[in-house]
Amino acid sequence: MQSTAEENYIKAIYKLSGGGTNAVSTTGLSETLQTKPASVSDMLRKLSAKDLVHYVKYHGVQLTEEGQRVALKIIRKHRLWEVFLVQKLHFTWDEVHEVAEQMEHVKSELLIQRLDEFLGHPRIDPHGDPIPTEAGELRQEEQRVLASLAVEQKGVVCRVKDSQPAFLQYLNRVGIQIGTQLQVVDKIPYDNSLEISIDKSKSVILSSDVLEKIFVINP
Amino acid sequence: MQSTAEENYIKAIYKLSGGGTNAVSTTGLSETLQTKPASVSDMLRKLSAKDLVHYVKYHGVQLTEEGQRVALKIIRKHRLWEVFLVQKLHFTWDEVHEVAEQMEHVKSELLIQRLDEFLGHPRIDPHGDPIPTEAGELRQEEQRVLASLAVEQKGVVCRVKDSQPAFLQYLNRVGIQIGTQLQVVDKIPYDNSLEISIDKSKSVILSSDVLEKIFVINP
DNA sequence: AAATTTATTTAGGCAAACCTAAACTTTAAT
DNA sequence: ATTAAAGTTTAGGTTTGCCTAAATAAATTT
Ligand SMILES: [Mn+2]
Ligand SMILES: [Mn+2]
Ligand SMILES: [Mn+2]
Ligand SMILES: [Mn+2]
Repeated sequence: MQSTAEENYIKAIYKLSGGGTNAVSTTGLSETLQTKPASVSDMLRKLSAKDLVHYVKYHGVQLTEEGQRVALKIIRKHRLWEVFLVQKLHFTWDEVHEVAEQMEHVKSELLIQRLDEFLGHPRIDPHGDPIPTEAGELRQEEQRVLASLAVEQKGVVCRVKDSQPAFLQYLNRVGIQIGTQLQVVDKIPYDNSLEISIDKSKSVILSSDVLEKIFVINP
Repeated sequence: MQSTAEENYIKAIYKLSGGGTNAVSTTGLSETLQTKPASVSDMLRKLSAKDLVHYVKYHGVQLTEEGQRVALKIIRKHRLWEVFLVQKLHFTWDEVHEVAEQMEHVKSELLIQRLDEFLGHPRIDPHGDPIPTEAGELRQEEQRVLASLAVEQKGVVCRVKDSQPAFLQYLNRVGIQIGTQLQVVDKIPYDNSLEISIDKSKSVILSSDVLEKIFVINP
């Protein structure tokens, strides 16, 4: 069983290594974890002794198979709690992270199974990131940029590339969120804007600028 | 802001003192917290320095006003999470405690407000214990032991005094839960057992032993 | 009232997770 | 190829929360 600190390190290594492939540097970790490089060296020695990472002094770390398994479990918990906070407790995108950062460390297999069921086995979190399965698989859904959809085609919003408040507020106003059903109604060739129907009802015209920042998966 | 360990001590002091009135002993705390008396002495010194407890060496501790406020907040969180686990995730009585013990330490005012709302502002937890209000008030409903009801009288199960798995499983089998409607059908003077109808249907005979462990409030 | 038992505290230590400062490697620049 | 700069580790220290063993206080017996 890992401590909260260990879990945070493992998750950070996973994220910085882009899924476990690349080696991660001590300073990189110290920055994302808000600690000093010396503390990171300390922890890497410990994680290495527990066979959760491959660690070569002065040359960075990588997760072991076991380390990756652990990382995916924590990420699964984090993202499921984020879905809960947004869908059930009406948190907004920007409010969930800090809380999920704490909840991801609650230890109980049953809890996560039941939470997953309660939420209807969601496949993406409120930021559009995929939720690892109970088996620890992270299947990346094929994502297409909204701009690439043809007339009549449908998609579910899964990701937004710009996180500036002004843009997020704009999306909020037109009624677009992660999970929203979209369908292309018409194409305006003049400026490549599209008329899009939102949740099968009202439709809006989105500029090609906006269309390039929104990604969808198949419904 | 208190650490998880401090919060567990404060909650234990609150519980052992029966709501903050009586002084609590070092050994008492060490037993409920599964630590050694020496560790308790240590922590009491710290809590005293933070003005969360009144501590007189060799003569026990009590919570200060501030300590009581903190205790009630933690208890509120614990019990709300228990309600969530039972009502939304279908945990049973005996499964919730360990998980709630962890969740009660998650820090977020907004989270608890929203959780309370989501659950419909429940007044008692799955063990029948009252849930402190947001203002930190604990209004106790009048409770009677099931053994004291006269023939024909009704009550709603609000509390069970024994939390051993064997006992909880027994109640499960006969169909008694927190919230269950009971009515005394008949009294058997020979051994003070009662015939009780459960949820207006089937009836069972409960021994005086069991009757002493079940509490009801007015329907 | 003294002696004994029980409860509690103090002293000294340990592990986890952090820190600063100094030493050491690696990388980049001259 | 040296030297300088940047990155990393080691050494030594702190705080938190626990421990054991020894000392001390309180309660109980005799
Ligand atoms: Mn975290
Ligand atoms: Mn997320
Ligand atoms: Mn707890
Ligand atoms: Mn409870």
